[in-house]
Amino acid sequence: MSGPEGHEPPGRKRPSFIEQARRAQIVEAAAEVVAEVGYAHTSFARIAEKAGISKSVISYHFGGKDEILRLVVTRLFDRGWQHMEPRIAAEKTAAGRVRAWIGSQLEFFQAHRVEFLAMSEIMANHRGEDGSYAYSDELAEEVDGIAEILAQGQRDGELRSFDPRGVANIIVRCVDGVLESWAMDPGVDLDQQAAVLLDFIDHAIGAR
Amino acid sequence: MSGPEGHEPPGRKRPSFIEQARRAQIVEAAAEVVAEVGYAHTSFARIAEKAGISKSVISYHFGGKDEILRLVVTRLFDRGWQHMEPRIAAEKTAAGRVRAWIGSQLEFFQAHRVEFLAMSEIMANHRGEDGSYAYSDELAEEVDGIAEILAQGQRDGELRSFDPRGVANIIVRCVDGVLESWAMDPGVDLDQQAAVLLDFIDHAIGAR
Amino acid sequence: MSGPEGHEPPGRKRPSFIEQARRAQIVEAAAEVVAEVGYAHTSFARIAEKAGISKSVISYHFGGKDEILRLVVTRLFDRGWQHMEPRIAAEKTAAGRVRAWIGSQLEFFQAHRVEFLAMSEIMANHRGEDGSYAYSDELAEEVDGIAEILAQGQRDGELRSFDPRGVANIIVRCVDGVLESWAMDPGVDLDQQAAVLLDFIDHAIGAR
Amino acid sequence: MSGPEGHEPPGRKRPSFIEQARRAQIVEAAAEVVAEVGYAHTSFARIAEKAGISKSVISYHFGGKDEILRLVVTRLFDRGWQHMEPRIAAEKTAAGRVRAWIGSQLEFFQAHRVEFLAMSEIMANHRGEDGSYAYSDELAEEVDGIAEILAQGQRDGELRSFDPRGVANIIVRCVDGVLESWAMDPGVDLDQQAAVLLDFIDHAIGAR
DNA sequence: TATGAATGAGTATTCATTCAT
DNA sequence: TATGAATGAATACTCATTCAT
Repeated sequence: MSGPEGHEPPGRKRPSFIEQARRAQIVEAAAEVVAEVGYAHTSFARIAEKAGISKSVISYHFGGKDEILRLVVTRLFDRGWQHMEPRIAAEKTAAGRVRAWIGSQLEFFQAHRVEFLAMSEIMANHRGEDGSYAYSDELAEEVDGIAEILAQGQRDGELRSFDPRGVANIIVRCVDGVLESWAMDPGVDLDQQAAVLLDFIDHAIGAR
Repeated sequence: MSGPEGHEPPGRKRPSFIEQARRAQIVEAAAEVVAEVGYAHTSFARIAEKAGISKSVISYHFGGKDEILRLVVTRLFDRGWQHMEPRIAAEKTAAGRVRAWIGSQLEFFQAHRVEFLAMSEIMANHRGEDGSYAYSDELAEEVDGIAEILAQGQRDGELRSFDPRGVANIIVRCVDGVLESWAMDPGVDLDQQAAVLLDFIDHAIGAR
Repeated sequence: MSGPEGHEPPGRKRPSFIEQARRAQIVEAAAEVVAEVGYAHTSFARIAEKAGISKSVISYHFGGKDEILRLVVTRLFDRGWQHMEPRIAAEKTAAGRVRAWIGSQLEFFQAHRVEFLAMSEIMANHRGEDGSYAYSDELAEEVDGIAEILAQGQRDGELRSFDPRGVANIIVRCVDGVLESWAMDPGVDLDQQAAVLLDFIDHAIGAR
Repeated sequence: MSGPEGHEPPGRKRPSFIEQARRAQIVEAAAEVVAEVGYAHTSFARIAEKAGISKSVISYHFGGKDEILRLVVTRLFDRGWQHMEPRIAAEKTAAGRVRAWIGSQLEFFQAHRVEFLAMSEIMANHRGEDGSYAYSDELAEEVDGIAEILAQGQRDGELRSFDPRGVANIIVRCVDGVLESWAMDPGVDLDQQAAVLLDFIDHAIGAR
């Protein structure tokens, strides 16, 4: 598939500062537009309007709509992981690390509701040209990460017996679902939901 | 349960057999198209091509794209509930009824993978003109149904103490998430995932 | 050009009673639709809906939209003339006959506002395939009729000297204009406007 | 006098020269098309063909068909008034000013036959969404203007007694009617018709 | 680098008309 | 006679993209 950055403006050596700024500005505007009007109604015209630039600037800096939206997702993902990683690493027990994983993830997205909404829309809609789903890899990585913690917890006799990958998948989907129900209706009290969710999962995995 | 049918071909008294057949054919084709190419790329042209008819036939039978897609969702929802209801009612204990709810839901959608994919896409994308999410009601109803069962289980001393609505929401999202992970990748063994999920929830709600 | 009736249902000998009734019903419905939504938005679908029949009945009885709308005009024209003729003939002086012409015309259309509106719309819009205006003949006949009266009045020394055809044209346009200003805004007091108009023309043609 | 321009191409600061030229070109082409094939058959496709551009250029420069056609009317109206105003103001007597009004109006539109035809078609057909007539205001303004002159003439004892607004309405309709009879059939000698009309009105209002 | 202008493919929808029943 | 169903052409309009400046 195309390289990690995909598209480059013609006749370029390496990304100038102004170039990077423009790209970031456009990606940010794109996220806002997606969150506001939804994936299907997101167009270059709307993104350009939101960013206060002309449509053709977008075509100049990016290879296409897909590239921009992919960046919306991956940048948020990366920043999210930066927030989560140290908090997970600080915990010693498996249950503690799972709790840290979920808690810090909820924490991070709580502070980035609009971007989370955009990310959900994009992940739900982005497909390859063959109709296959993109982002399976990102999700799989997350599932793997949690599965590993769970397996370790079982080896240590800390957690009860269950299929670690199956449960990890369930946990990932749970957290995402709770976040979505909050993102779609900000009336929801996410802190309280988080507490319920952590308790729910504690019992589910038999953390003692 | 489904709302008014909305549109009728001109000069009609009541739906003829042949018209009902056409409508069903179109709705079915629409579901397949959505599942294949995604909500954003679903168009009258593609639906017509899939159904082997001309574009204008669709406009003749339906008031608009929204009406067709809404029918994809509501018909599947209704048929799903018809499958689930007796299986839930047959159980006496709260844990049994929750298990029946989840199990029969997984069972039903396992037999309707394409339609489930389409339904997910549509529910994720359909919005009101103001950008608000449609289908919140359908989800809320499901959450309410499960919450009620959980609350009863707590009153009977069968289940441990927790916030019934919060947990019900988590359960709904869990099941949906597991279904989605299977629908997007049919390599997943749904029966095995179902067992893991039921066990997971059993422990989470403290069913004894 | 096509014969006076234009289109006939296939395999026909002479118009049955029921056939004539259907045609009249359709023409009437067409007039109402044109008056309501305007020429440009008048369609078989709307006419059929108004008449409570199916679209294809219209195609069965008429050769096309043009034929129906032509009938709306000519039928109203004919009925109008039936009303006006005896009233004009009853007058002896030229000024009296002009006054009778105008007065009875205003009178007639006052009782048929909707049809008059439709007629105006149709006459303003109907064109031949070459873009030429239809209904020039009908208007020319009216101008001729009034011009003849005016010329007679001049020969009798009853009216002052002027170009009879030019003035006749002006009069026809005047009356039509006043009717239109009333038809478009029913708040106008047509009786009062009629008095002003008759007085206006009396002075203009020097009736003594 | 003309209202807000309504639509602007995206990402624009102020109208460039080339854009103004394109807009004018399109408005001109639209007028020709309306005059040729009539309001009902005027489409973006025909306008684009006439202007030698692609359909989407029109959508780029204008918000919709209504906006273009409204401009056809208002631009001609404005230019017409620019021509008429000084000629009216130059006259001292009421009869003189009415004669100047009518004469200069005929003069102006004689030099713009195609645009006048287009304007008539558009004013006759353009309606609000509720079916109400647009352009009532423009006509009303014209009637008001003439009515005021007539009333002044009466106060000065220059004109005979009659209802000024009623007569003003008749005059406006008269002039429009005569122009239409000429525009639809260029064989008519408008100069001669103008003379007849001015004489007709002189007598009608009792100018001494 | 940036953009105003342009474009052709694509969108849903309406239209008058046809035809088997 | 009448009609429900179907159709292909036409409608206004949006889209991502290109290109000269």
